[in-house]
Amino acid sequence: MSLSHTQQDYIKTIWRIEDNYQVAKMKLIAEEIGVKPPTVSAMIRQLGNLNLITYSKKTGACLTKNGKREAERIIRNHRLIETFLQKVLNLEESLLHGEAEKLEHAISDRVIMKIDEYLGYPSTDPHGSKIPVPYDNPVTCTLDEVGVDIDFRISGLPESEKENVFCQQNGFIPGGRWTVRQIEPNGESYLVTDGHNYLALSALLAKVIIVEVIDK
Amino acid sequence: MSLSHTQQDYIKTIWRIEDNYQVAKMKLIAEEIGVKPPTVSAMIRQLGNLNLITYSKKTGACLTKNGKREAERIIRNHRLIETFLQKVLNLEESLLHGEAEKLEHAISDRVIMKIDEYLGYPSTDPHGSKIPVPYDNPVTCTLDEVGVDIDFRISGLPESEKENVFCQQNGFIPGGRWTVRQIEPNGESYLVTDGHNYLALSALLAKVIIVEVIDK
DNA sequence: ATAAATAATTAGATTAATCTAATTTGGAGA
DNA sequence: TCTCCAAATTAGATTAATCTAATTATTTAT
Repeated sequence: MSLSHTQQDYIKTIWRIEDNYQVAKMKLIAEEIGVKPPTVSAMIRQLGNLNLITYSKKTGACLTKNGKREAERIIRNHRLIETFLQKVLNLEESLLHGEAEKLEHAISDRVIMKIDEYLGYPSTDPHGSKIPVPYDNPVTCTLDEVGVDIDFRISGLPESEKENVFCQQNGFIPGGRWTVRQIEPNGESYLVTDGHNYLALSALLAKVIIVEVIDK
Repeated sequence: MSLSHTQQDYIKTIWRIEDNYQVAKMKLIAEEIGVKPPTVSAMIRQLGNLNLITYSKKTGACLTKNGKREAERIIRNHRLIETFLQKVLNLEESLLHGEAEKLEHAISDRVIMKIDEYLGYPSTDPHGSKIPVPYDNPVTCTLDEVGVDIDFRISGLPESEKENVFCQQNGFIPGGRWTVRQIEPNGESYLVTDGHNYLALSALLAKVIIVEVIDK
């Protein structure tokens, strides 16, 4: 389940409030986000059901471990994007925050990883704020980097028509969960399975298939 | 009025169909976007009311001049983003399209302009498709670049607290429509007005205020 | 301790984008 | 021309995120 932009905004706002040593009361959240209190009430209940926050009148909203992980992912996106827009594109200061605010929700982990790499893994953003690092690295890589007996989820397939059709026909499609069963001694062929089907992929192909490694 | 992501997707899809010398019938649009025909029916009516398309059963949906401008802005965003992700970030081929699909709606004209500049104004994307150029350049620039008697809309204000408060207090806020009335001979002071209030801005300040020039 | 003020929740409505099921429209073949 | 199939539209429902108005709960100040 992935969160809506709106849900992400609430989580992020609660994180910022907590980071600021304040208590995330309904009214404060409402002001920060720019909505009315009843809207916050409803969303707080929703986020509670998703185990992203806990709520009580005294303590206000508090992020759970999951909520914190998600919040820091978004804050990380935001700060890396701001850094990138400033350092690489020379975007005017006054636009940095607003632009990052829009892009932080639309960007994928993979692109953020690339931006981080491009920037040389900065630890702070243009305003000097610390850029959070992901709790557990959400390992996105190409299939050839996945070891034997490791589960993965398919993120991206090659553009090439021929290869793409081959993958599709074998049910090897984005979103699917598979396991690397064997790697041929020369590393030139990969045997993968989803429990039902088996598929042998060349190293050439494996190098252009993007996957996300699944925690065991 | 700016279009929702959804509306942008419909406009873009119709553009692609037309570009492909096909007729944008309800059913085809529905298949392309991945929704059911009644949904398209409703959206087509909506886009017609916005003067972005015309529709008749024989010709299907046809973009108006406005619709075409908007479509090409989005296609342009898409293709510049793909180019950027590939050339600058070395993102894997298989992810290019999907990532651009998400970012194209979230990115602003200003950032696209910066990306275009960074890439050296490419004319084609990684797949060799032509990158459309904007009809009338939507001139976004800093206030010091705006001439006398030119109307503009404020896009971004400085980050600095002091300067920001000054602007706010004088009703000089993002979204507002103003005119440059005079520029002091040394170019060190700008007189601007919104019809009621007058405001004198230093060159220092004018250089960090982002505006969008309004067509006359 | 109680009234007044403030905060939170509930109830009910709205909007955008979608769906399914049913109906209508329109062209293609006999 | 008339029938039939496909395409399109209408009708009515759903979901997410929001609002206003009214109610309930909690503080705060006297």
